[in-house]
Amino acid sequence: MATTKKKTASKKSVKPKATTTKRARKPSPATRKKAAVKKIVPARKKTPARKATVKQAAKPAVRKAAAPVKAAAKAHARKGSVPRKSVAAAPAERDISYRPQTIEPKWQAKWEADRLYHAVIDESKPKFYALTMLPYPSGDLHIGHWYAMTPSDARARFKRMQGYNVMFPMGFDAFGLPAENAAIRDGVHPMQRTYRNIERMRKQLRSMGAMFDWDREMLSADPEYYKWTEWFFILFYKMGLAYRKKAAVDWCPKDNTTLAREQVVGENRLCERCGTPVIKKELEQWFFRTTQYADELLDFSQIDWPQTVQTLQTNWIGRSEGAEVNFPIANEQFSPEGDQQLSVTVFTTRPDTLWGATFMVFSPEHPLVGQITTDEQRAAVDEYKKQAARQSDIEREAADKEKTGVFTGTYAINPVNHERIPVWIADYVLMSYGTGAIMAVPAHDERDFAFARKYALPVIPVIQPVAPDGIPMEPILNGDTMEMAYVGDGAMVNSGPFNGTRVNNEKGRKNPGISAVIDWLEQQGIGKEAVNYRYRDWLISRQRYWGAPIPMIYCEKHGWNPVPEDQLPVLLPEDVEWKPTGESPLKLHPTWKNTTCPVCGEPAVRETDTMDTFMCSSWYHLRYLSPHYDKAPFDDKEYNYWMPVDTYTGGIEHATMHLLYTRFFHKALRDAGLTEGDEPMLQLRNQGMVLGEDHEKMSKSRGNVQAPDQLVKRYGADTTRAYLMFFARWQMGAPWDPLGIEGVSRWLRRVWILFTDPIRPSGQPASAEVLRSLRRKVHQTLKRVTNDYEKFEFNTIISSLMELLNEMQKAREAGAAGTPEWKEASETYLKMLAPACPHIAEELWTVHMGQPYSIHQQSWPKVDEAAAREDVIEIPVQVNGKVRDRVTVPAGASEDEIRAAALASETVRKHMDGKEPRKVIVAQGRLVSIVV
RNA sequence: GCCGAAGUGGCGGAAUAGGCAGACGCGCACGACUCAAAAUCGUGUUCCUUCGGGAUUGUGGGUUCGAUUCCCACCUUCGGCACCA
Repeated sequence: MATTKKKTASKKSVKPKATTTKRARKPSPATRKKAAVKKIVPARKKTPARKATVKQAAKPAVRKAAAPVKAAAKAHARKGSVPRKSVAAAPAERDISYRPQTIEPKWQAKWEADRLYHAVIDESKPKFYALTMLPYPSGDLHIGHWYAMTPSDARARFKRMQGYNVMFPMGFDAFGLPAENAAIRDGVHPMQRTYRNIERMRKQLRSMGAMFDWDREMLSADPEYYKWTEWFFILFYKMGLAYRKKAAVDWCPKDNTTLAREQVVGENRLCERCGTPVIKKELEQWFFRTTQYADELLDFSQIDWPQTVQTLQTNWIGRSEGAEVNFPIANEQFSPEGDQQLSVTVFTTRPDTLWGATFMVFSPEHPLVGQITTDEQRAAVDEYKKQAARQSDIEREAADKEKTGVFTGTYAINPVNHERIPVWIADYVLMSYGTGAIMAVPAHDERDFAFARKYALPVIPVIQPVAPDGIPMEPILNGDTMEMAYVGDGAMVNSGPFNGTRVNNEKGRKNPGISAVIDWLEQQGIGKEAVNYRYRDWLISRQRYWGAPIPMIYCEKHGWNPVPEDQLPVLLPEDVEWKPTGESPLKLHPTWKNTTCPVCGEPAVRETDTMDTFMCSSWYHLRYLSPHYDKAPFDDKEYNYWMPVDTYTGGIEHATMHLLYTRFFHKALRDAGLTEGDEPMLQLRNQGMVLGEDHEKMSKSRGNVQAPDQLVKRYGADTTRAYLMFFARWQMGAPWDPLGIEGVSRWLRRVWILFTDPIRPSGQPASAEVLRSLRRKVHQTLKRVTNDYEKFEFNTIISSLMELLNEMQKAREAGAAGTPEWKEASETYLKMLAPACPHIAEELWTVHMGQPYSIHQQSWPKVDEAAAREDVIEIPVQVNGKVRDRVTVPAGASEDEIRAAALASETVRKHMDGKEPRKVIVAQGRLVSIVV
């Protein structure tokens, strides 16, 4: 099926191209005749040149030839009369056709010259900070950027017309892996490439005609910016939020380098560069204590964020309540000298099942594994550790994966019943979750059960399902014969002092059974109540060049200390070797890392790792406030006016990473006294993804990328913007449809014609009914469009405007032109169009309607509810659930009147088959349902 | 595998709070205009039909007078899974 679609699409996509190569033709008298007949147009004023000029837009050669007379043509068009000159000049002179390629750059330049979109503090107006996620400077603006940004721009413009002082900034998230990879590939310095790409993308961004406030542009790779990123690192370090810890990275043993997840390819997990099997390597790295804010991050009560993002973040943080329990190691040879016995702590959400813990499982990376493994088992354990290091956490966690593991030779003591239980290692236990070791209760945990059965370990049921009266229910669980773990509720058995205690399905203290066990563990000194998070501390360190340096210095005597503030920023050296040599380019630099200890002044070395780019993007919204401010990361004056962000738009793919990091960042800064309030962004909305025509993610390698530049060239920015708003539900995204844009293009051409065709006296004046229904449609549309802008329903904004255009054309044919109602309709139409299609709206408003510049400074029209109201409504009538007829009643009809009208219907009676209605339901103003 | 989202004509999609399924647009067909084509305009367009009607919102159940909408199970696709940004 996909193949068929692909074929159809590629075949069809050739078609429109072919048309553009056709020659423009001379106007024919017949065109004029036809127009005159259809539209009651005086022949004199009709311009038969339209068909020729439309095509010229897509044909540079012709357009060029026509250029010298363009200005003259426009002047004529404005006067509304078209004098005849030579035949050759006719097409250009009579040119009233829609030419986005001419008007769009013109208005972009004027808006910029007037600094129309520069937002400054204005206490007399309510502020609105509209933010859209900043792009990574990959080199070309992608259709996905347009898809994310232009509807966000339209909404920012809408807010501005509503009277808000709107700031809508733009910048670049300029550090990152792609530039460094490219440098390794072709030797171009990442900085050079990045700045070149930014230059190019700025131009492309300008072609959108968005209200970006370029005076506020920020660039994360600029020292002016990353000085403060470094400053924040030091701040967090001083707050005790930054610490060093060993953590595993994916490592290519041949290239001697850390690999990103995307650089590890295939099921065999090979290095994308050299094909070597990737291993895990432990490195000492910097972390932020994001988990310190875990509970607060679970609170969304102050923000209007999509429920799905809240759920994703909640699950990502993965708070679970339970207990920590200490298991002593039984083999005395492993206990340290003195009276303290070696023990290991596990976290469990089911302390009530402790009596059923028949073995323990350690993560292969658990630091105690080396120490407790017996000599006989050492070879097997080491081999298993190697194999586990080859897998990703995702593979290891997969519940359907065949369980594997190795006995360490050692036993632990179950602290509640003093049984000796074997200690195993297995890859399904992750070092990054909990304490990296678990107690295994095979009778009541599916994974433990699978493991126990595979390795013939004992299974002891300790929870027995019982009826509400406490009588045990079938089956009576038997550890030898059970076929699966029992994870339901019941009563504790085989559990010493707790036999008979009921446990339900609640977790933590909410479960009386579990709560009682926790109390008992605490009394006995065996364990304590504990909360565990799936969420991990944020690993900041990257063994890369193209990132913000971590401003820390290591001294033999004084350990790690921050670079003194007056020495910031720690600049990235430009003369580095970034070929893969096995070391971070900064480490390899001959002099860069050498410095002096801020404490003793003796020689010391700099941290050569750089920061995760999420660090840069966690606070960029603050830098937009005052991008060149040099006394602090941002100017308080600006902060106090603009923050928090009112609307943040971007992709859902950022739900658990960027959007959590930035919330963490804000809360940490709040605790440092730098920011106010608990949240940085009040409202969040996510757009979907534009896929390729083949329904696959767009990528250069698949060759399914849609270049917005070409669309702008061919259709103009307004058409591209409107099409992106129209072609899919914004939150959802959709595969790209190259033909659909023709419909939007046609619509804007018809809009253009409606406003630029001279108004002609019609045969007869419009009836009162025509004018009333025009107003009704205008205000109904305004109501809907206003509502849709609020709610990010962009596709229906465009379709509503299309509908209104159709109505206006009919009204004009019925003689509405020249009336006050027509004027109101026209002005309202352009104002509603302005946020979506800013250029055409400005041109028609300023030039053709002669209204004051700029339409983007007009206020949003008000809905006249009375005008929008319908006089009569049509109500469907169902008989036994099927629509059989429709009755027309006055808009304010009572329930009784509607029921009477429905029962009076001939057709309805026929379908009632002579029977009496058993029930008649009248849904007010909507429907009548008759049951017989 | 886990977490999240989505499945509606040939296609993209519409359907304020459970109440007319298919707005708007693409495509297609026919017609007008044209020597012709393009453009433009007009008409039609979910499927089946014995022309009475019947079926239809991924599949199968359920709740309801009434389900695209709510509930349960399943299937498929997409996003994320901590070093892509």
